[in-house]
Amino acid sequence: MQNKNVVHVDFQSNDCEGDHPICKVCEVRACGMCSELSSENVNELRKITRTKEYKAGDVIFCDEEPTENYATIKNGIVKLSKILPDGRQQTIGLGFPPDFIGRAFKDKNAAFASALTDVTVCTFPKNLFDDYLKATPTLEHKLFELTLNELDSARDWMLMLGRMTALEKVATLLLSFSERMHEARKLHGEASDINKFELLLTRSEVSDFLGLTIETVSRQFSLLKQNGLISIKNQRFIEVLDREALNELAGHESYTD
Amino acid sequence: MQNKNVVHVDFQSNDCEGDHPICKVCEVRACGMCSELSSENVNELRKITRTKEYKAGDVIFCDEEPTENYATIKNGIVKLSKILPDGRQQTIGLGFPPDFIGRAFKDKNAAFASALTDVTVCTFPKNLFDDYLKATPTLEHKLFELTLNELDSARDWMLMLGRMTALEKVATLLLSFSERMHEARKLHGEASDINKFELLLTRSEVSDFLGLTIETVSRQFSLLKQNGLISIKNQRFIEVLDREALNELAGHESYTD
DNA sequence: ATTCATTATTGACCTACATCAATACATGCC
DNA sequence: GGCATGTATTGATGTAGGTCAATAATGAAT
Repeated sequence: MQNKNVVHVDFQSNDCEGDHPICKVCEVRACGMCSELSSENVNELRKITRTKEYKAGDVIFCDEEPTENYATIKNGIVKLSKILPDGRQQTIGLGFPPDFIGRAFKDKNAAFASALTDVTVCTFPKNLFDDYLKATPTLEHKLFELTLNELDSARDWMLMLGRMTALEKVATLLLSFSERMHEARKLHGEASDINKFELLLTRSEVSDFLGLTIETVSRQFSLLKQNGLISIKNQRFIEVLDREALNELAGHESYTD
Repeated sequence: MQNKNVVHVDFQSNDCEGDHPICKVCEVRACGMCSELSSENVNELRKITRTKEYKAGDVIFCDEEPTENYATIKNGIVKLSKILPDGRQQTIGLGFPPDFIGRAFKDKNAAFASALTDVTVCTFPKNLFDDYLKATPTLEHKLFELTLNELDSARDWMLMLGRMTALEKVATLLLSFSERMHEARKLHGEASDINKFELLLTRSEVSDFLGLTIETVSRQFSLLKQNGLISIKNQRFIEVLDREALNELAGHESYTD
């Protein structure tokens, strides 16, 4: 609980001109946990940072194992999941840039993390980062806000898992995923149509997310196609044709009544 | 994002002798969000605090409405839930002393909160508390840790909601509830047997938590009784007769193999 | 004790989703 | 191209849990 005597620099704008070369070109410098840090703080943090890359499918860390590193996602998508002793699996969240992954202030990981696509992350050794975090209120505040967002979304998924039908679940996932993909592309300065995206999850991964089987997921996709709400090319490239109808399925009140 | 010029007092032990009379006798002074605060800080915070009482069943705040107050639970149990437009309901968490309720740094509530039992809370006006929080890193750190625990438990419930059978869900709830009741009684200095507790939730409230119907919940209770894992008096007073077996049902590996 | 209101249990039946199995599609390799 | 491998779709059937309905506890009011 003791504070270290670290000087905290207040600042108005986030001028990144003085950043370490790697941070200067970082995609998530302006929106992730570093966004509230001055160049001075970023460079201090940079001393304990290592950039790591993972191939799609790679395990990033395992549930219940000692926490070695935290990470922020620079690029790609990370899947977080939990698993029952008999193998039943539940995805508990997806990490997009600039999300933070890892359980702060705890010696064991709280989930299984794997790379859904090729992934680039900035990693921080747990002990050093915990200390730096406690000593740097602006950073801790930012991370707190990111965590609050994750809690909100975990609770939204609880409502979905507990009370929605298979069709509603699939509609909810498609909308959520399309939004996050849209955000991710904008972050990279790419042109983006929110209604067109590549579903990077296999049917099996979708079913692990929604608490369903692959067959049920597949049937709901077919239903949505038949009713003209979506179209699918090559099983992964999705276009939302009627977002309003999908929204209503997902449990949002219609705006037209 | 601007910091206020507030002096932060570092301290070694939490001597509460200088506390405001109300805080001095507060049940959660030593374990809740105030636990890391000096008397000086507590008294400063006390200036914006109001104690409020709710009767069982009372609404504390509604989802999606503007956040007026945050609160810490001093006594009693709070139910947090979400509701779909058509009325389907999902409980997303239970708040026991010394939990914090309310969504920090956001202008709308993220859930519906109601009193499960008679409840006593300390409330804080949102705007003043947000400022005080940002200006007081020890407090923000503590609240961050409480939030991380809530995120962990939300994710555990996701696994339960998505992948467990009705029987496993009921076993999981009973174990979790018995532990939290045990903690709550110890907090009040009462003698406590972890295996005996009053289930303060109706069957309907249990079903809203587990994503089931009341009939299914009732059938699982009957099953557990028939198999000698629990006994129930007056529908609410539960005794766990075989905790090991219940644990195994809840998906924890047996320790005896 | 009797009544009433609320909540819980139990049974009979139904349905949404799971399971099992066959077929179709995609993608990569030779 | 043809073949192999993984993934997705579709169909037939099974079942866990939902729905509907009757009955039984419980507790409060008189």
